[in-house]
Amino acid sequence: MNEKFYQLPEEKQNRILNAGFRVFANNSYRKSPMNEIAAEAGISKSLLFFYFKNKKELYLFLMETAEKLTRQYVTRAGCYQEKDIFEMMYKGLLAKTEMMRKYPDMSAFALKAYYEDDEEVKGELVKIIEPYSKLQTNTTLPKLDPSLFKEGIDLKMMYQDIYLASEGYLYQMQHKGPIDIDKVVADYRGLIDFWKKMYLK
Amino acid sequence: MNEKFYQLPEEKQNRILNAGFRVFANNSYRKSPMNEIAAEAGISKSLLFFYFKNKKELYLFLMETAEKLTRQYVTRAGCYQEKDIFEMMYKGLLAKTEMMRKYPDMSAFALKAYYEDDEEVKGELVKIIEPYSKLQTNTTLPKLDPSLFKEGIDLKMMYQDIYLASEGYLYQMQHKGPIDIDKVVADYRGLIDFWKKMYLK
DNA sequence: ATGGTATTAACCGATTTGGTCAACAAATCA
DNA sequence: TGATTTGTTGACCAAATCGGTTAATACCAT
Repeated sequence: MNEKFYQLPEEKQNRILNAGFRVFANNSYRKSPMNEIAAEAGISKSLLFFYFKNKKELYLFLMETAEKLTRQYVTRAGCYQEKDIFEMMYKGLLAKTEMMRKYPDMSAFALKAYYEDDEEVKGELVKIIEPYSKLQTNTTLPKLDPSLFKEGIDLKMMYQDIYLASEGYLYQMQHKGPIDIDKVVADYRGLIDFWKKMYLK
Repeated sequence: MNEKFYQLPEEKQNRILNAGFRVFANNSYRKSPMNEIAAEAGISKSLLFFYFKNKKELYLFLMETAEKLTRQYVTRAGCYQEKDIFEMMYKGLLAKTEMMRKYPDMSAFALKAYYEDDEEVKGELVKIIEPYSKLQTNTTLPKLDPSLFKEGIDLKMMYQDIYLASEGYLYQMQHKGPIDIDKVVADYRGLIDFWKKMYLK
């Protein structure tokens, strides 16, 4: 399965991946035309059907790829080994920005896929998404050592604060047009340092 | 213009508005079918064409309505008279949640419209959007009296913190399925109080 | 019944869709 | 060089979808 696609040079693979991510991220499954994806990737529709036998297979393949790549980036970032919660958040955002550099619409695609309910793909989609959604564990409050933080601080609130602000950052990056990623990361680093000064002992 | 629509009972008007917001929020202008909007509103396509002479007019009408309603909610919330920045943010979010209660997809629609570039509507769209985008002034740092805050605090960073977290809140509300709005507001209130304790003198 | 009004089903031509296939181009090999 | 495989495409098709129209309904007060 998909041998023909994997034999392509990496640059061409990525062009096709990103074209698929983009079109499926902007439209529902049913309203994402194959010819649009092909045009975006700079190839003909026929060739796209040569690599993937039909639309459904391409879509599910993209979802599998998104899941694999995300897992890869997250583990490589090593944010789960990190003890310092602030550095953990920083590494997490760093991983996501690196991902967005190479696959700009992948996370938007994954989010849209999460709510896709077209009968043609729904069944097989959930099987792929299930492990994917477990990667976003940041919602649950990690164990924190109170002795490290300022006296009397509400750790749950503090975590909610930094978690939400990080979400807001990513949201801005995705929806507020093309921006200088390096500047965004630097800004976020500033925010991290601000938090450390305010919240740590 | 649109006399026929305004003569409808309010409940039916809102059903049509929300159907339009929803479909245009989930698809691009060109890929938002009139029959889908009609079905969502519980009326026939013919009737929709009876109220609005064509798709373009409906779309622009929705954008105008979104602009009017947003301005209405924002001013009525009175967040610009508020001196306390934390209470100002709170009132702002309160206004937006009230809006989402009545028009669940309106802000998503407005955001999508902001990036719509279809030639058929682009020209007239920008004229409506321009005043709309000025409503979101929260991005610029307001003047803050340093004597009110804890010593040595970086006010710019603090504002970025609370602004981003608020964005994150709204992001979650829009994308994380149907949720208990009252609970979300209560959570946010808790966060506001946390900030006041941490940042204010 | 009558007249007016709100509402729709049925329809139309144009466009788009997923998918196929024969032909063309380019590299590979003899 | 010519033959053969491999990569790639334009042209095509049947089916579905689209925006929009219209003639016929259902409804309702007189």
